[in-house]
Amino acid sequence: MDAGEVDNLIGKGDRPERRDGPEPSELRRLPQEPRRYTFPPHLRLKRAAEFERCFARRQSAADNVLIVYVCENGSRYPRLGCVVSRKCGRAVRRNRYKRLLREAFRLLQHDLPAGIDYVVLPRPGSMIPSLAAIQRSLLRLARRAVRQLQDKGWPPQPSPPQAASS
RNA sequence: UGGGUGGGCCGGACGGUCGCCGCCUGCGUGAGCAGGGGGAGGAAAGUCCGGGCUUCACAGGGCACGGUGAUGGGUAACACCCACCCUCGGUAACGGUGUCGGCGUCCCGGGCCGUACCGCCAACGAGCGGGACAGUGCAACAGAAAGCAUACCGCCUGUCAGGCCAGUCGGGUCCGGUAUCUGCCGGCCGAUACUACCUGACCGGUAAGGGUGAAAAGGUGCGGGGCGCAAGCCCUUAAUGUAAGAGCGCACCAGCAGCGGGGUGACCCGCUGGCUCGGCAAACCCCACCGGAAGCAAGGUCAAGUAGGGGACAAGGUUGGCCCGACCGCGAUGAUCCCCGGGUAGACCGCUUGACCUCGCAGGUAACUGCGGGGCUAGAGGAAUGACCGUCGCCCGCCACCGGCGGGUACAGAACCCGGCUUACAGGCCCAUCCACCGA
RNA sequence: GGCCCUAUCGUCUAGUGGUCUAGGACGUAGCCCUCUCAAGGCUAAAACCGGGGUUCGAAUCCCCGUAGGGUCA
Repeated sequence: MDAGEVDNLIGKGDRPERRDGPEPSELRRLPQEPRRYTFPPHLRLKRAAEFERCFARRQSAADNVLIVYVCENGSRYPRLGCVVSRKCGRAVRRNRYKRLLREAFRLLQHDLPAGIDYVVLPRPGSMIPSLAAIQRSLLRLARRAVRQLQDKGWPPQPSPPQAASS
């Protein structure tokens, strides 16, 4: 299982590397080609095991708007997973939360630290926060959590099998 | 025109930027890119019913269990829909009664208005089988009595027994008073057959009444006049009777039976008769009809992968409960089935052409059906259908002359698909129907 | 998504349609006892998830909704 998981991740990482291969692949050095704010499927967490690994890494940051769990994913991209429980409301309200979270991630994907999985949980409140508030909170919490992750375990390479095995 | 009720439909529009999920076309070995076109609802919800579909080595019968229930239709089928019948509720309007208040009057009556109650109750809403003889059961408290209908209290007539009060009679030798003697009055004694009263018992009649209660063998109204002491008689009448007192007599209404008529039917209408007893089956149950079960996480194919153990196999196993029947199954170091435990939760199919939508014609009061033309209208899978901005529409508040400013714009998100029901909903549009008034 | 279950004082629970004004335990409040606390005794407050219907009468019977919970590859 672990071997298949790693193969899948490496394969996914290989494919955009060829497209970005002719260009220098640093995300910060892309001003000559305009940044694209898309949200393709390889930027999403899609399996229960990926969510479990990110929770098992036990590195999070929170304020009164969001809770953000982070974990290294071994690729070159940030990835998003939304967890919106039934305490947040009924179906219309939960869809609203998820769409706002995805929109915030889509617009901030070039400003967030890459190679990280982000599992974002909204705090259930009486009012749904605006898109700007979610963007501010997501950016601040993501940078804080990734900094704590780097302070805690410096080598990011052995951590995914360690987290996956635990 | 005013008021009320019911039903149907829509449920923001346009533009720009950046995104997401399918489909088609083109390029490309591939990843992908470009273009075109599509992308939540009337309730998608609750999961309360009914089906299609899939599976269960077949699905037949009986019992059990569950559901439904006026009548006639519609439908694939319904607990749904349409039409109609019955019962109950019911506001406006109408009619009646009564208290109070007002207008008005010198005062009263009459009149008008308001208000309260009652009756009939427009549209409208709700609910439906039968058990006045198929059986069982329940009705607390109160009440004489709650189901067999009379017993009980009370009342009346009569008889018997007792009582002593009143009354009556007797005492000429009982007593006192009065008086000219007879006599009169009071007491006393006796009788009580007779009158009346009280108490108790019994036979009979019971037709006033019995405060209760949700409900007590139906409800309301009326019962004239004259003569006579009375019985009784006479007149008009539908109107008397008993020892006494109306449940008696008649009329109307409700109910029942018979006859006639209308309707496919539930049922309704008219006439006549006689005087008439229940309530609850959303208590058990009886009658008729219907129902095999599980549910797309059903089910099928492929890939990856751990760890087995126990039991059954003709006196057997399976069809979710039981029996019959049916089917499976007859050489066991093999194969099949069941139970416990462990593992995987990845890909594809099912997956959207269907009791589909729309238009026209025809049938039908309607629900709906038939025929013909046209159309394709979301298919996700940690789960798309979005975010932001601008203008306009609608609502609210403020300034308030045009207008300006600020805020809000509902209920709610497909998960195999349909037909219903129920529930939630800012606002808007349309149609139908009833009543009152006015006009033609 | 499908299929089920439950709802009674603050909590856990009883309650065959009728003396229900709903009982019990723990907890809460007050008083008594004690030098004080605990324990004990007495007293009080405190609920039928909501709305309709059947019935003379509903916590109970029927229907609809609400809120929790469970289970299925």
